[in-house]
Amino acid sequence: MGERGRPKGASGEESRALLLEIAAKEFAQHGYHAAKVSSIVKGASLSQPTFYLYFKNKEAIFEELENLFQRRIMEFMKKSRLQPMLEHTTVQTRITHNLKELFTFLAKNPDLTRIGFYLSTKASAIKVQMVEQIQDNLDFEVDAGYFRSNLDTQMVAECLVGMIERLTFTQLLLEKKEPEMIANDIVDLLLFGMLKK
Amino acid sequence: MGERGRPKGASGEESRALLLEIAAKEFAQHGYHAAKVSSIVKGASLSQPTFYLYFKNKEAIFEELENLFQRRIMEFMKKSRLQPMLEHTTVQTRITHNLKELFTFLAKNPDLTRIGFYLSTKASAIKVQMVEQIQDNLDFEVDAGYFRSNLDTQMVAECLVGMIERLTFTQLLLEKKEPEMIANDIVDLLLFGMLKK
Amino acid sequence: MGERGRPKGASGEESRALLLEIAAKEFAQHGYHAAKVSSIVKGASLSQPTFYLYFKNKEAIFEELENLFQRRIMEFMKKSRLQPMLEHTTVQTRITHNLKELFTFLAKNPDLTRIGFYLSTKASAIKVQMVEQIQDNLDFEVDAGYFRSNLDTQMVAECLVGMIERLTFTQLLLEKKEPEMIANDIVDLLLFGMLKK
Amino acid sequence: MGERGRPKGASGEESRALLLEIAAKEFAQHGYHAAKVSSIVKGASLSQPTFYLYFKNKEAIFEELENLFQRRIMEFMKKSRLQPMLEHTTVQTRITHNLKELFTFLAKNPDLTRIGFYLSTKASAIKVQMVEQIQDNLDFEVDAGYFRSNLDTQMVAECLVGMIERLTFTQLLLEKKEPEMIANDIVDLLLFGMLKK
DNA sequence: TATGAATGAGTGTTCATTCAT
DNA sequence: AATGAATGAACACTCATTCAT
Repeated sequence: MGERGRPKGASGEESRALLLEIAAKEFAQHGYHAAKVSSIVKGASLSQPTFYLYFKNKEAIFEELENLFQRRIMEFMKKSRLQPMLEHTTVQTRITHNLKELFTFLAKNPDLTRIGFYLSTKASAIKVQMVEQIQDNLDFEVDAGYFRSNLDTQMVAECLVGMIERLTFTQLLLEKKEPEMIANDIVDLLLFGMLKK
Repeated sequence: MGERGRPKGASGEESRALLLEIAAKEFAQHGYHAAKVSSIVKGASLSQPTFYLYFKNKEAIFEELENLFQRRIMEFMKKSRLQPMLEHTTVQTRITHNLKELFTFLAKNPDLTRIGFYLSTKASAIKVQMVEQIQDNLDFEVDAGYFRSNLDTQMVAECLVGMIERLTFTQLLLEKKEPEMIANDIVDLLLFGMLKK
Repeated sequence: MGERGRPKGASGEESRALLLEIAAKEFAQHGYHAAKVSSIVKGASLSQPTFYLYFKNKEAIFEELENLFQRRIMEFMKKSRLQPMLEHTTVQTRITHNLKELFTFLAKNPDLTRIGFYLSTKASAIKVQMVEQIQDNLDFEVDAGYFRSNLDTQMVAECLVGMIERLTFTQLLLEKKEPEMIANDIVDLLLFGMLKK
Repeated sequence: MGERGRPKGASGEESRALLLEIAAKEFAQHGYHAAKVSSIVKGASLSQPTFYLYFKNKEAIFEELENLFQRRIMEFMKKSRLQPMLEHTTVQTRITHNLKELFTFLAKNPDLTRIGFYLSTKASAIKVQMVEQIQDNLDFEVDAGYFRSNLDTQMVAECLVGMIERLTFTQLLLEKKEPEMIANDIVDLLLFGMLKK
């Protein structure tokens, strides 16, 4: 007693980050309610009180993960938007490229993706934002004459998000297809449709 | 207090059906874990033991709802499949018709749909089955020369299911669009693509 | 409605007797608390309310079984007592005979025996009564000069009851030995002891 | 209210031991099913969750008590066995001594004894082990010529266990007789029998 | 004589969370 | 920075028992 000794576990930031990481896995695997604080701390080899040193409560850590995803994906969407349309690039290559980057990002954060796309109460808000971003892009491109003008761009954006969601879970996160392939497939279908020329 | 409710000796089948109905609502609203048996029986003006008269446990009633949805939607998919291609019908009208019927069915069972599409552990299995059904149809139609032959039909089916899912939750169940409109929009996009002719 | 029809299940007495019988089995098998009214009525192919037609509650049927056993065994003990010591009979044969009859009775009512010996709150009272009966007999026989006079008859009676109990459960009810054999063994040991002559 | 109880952070082992102790009392008094976890923790001035900190469930703590008794009594039986027959000791004194020790042990652990002898599912197994131990001893002593050779040692062992059981509950645990007296009485009866010399 | 339908009262168990160190 | 010990609050589930017919 009295003697201070070195702190047991590394820096506080490290513990915090570790908890976030493990929590993401737990939530992704079991959903919000079935995820247990006790499991999270066990996974991080920490005690339950320590958890509350870094997060107000279970909801708080979940929200932090939600926000993390939201921030990152929104950043991502904006970045995509700003990419200037280079001279020699076709719409097709540009969209394909953007989608590929998006899928790459999602594939790198599978747990966060599951949280942000499925579990979060904000999930719908997040997707609504995505839809809006995409619709903006499309509107611009329709104006620019790249697409037919009678296109219901919101509808297309919705559909695209639906496709992204589904393919993310059935192909991307199950590692059945690479980001690039998925992006190509989507764009091919969306641009040219199913009919014979 | 004071309000009497049904007489004690109502028909057992009625109570059971009522419980199923309320349970669907509860699960749809809060998810499996957050749904409480106590809420369900309260909603049905019954006591907890009565619940266990009709269902082995919470899991059992959930499974029953899962199965109900699965059975109905599979029935539905098969029926669609068997509809003969009438002489003067185009593929477009036929597919549109089927989608419209599907959305009509989903709109009529919003709680069940939320369960079967989102909550169920079987959700992915169900959707896999849907994808397979659709792919079958598409393969047939590609063979019949209705679509371009280089179509990755599985991919298309996946995309379609993704779109159905998303539009179901953002448009249909929120009553922003009618089944028919959604069906039209999807088919228009999928068949003709986004490009100008 | 209105029309009376024949009663569904035989005479009331029969149902009652059946319930008692099944209940004895249930109690014997699982003990008082773990025995379920629902199991008992199921075993009798009756409904739960019917149970309460014949017995006030679970405790009541148990008590009835307790009393049944107590009455029968006490009857039995008294009968043994009154048997006159016939001229040419030795104490040994008489005691052996009595024990044999007792074991025969117990073997015929295994469930009741388990209840009256183990489960009943009255079990100890019942056994105390047995001890007293036996002690009475012994006192008489010591007086008559059949046994050594420094015998602590209560102690012997206690021991005898202990032996009866144990052998009932380990030999008799498991059908490893016949009443007669057990009686012989006990008497041989008790009368002559373990030492060599 | 008002009474403070132990500080929150008592030693875990203490709490655990306390729970075991109180549980033994509860089980001994009411039997397995009627014993309530809530009573146990109340008796220990702890809360229900604390119970589950130390024991997986109600069954687990009961089993631990069963095992505790079994282990101790078996240890005891073995120890008795190994005691060498000293030169000047008669069989009688040796057996009496062993029995006295046994009763002393049982008297010191009345709750455990009730559990291990009556309540446990293992109760019969435990007693079977006792019978075997005793029979072993007897066989040895018969061989050594201490007892008459036509003795059915298993039967004697069974009888002895029955007597031990009964006298434990009616004399020892009710504090009517001391271990030594009981041991003496048993041995006197068993060795010499009831007849006059 | 009998029961389909229902429930009050409880019981074991779990979880997120906190205190004292 | 970290934790051993503890708990309030809730939840799923069961059982003996009763009402209305």
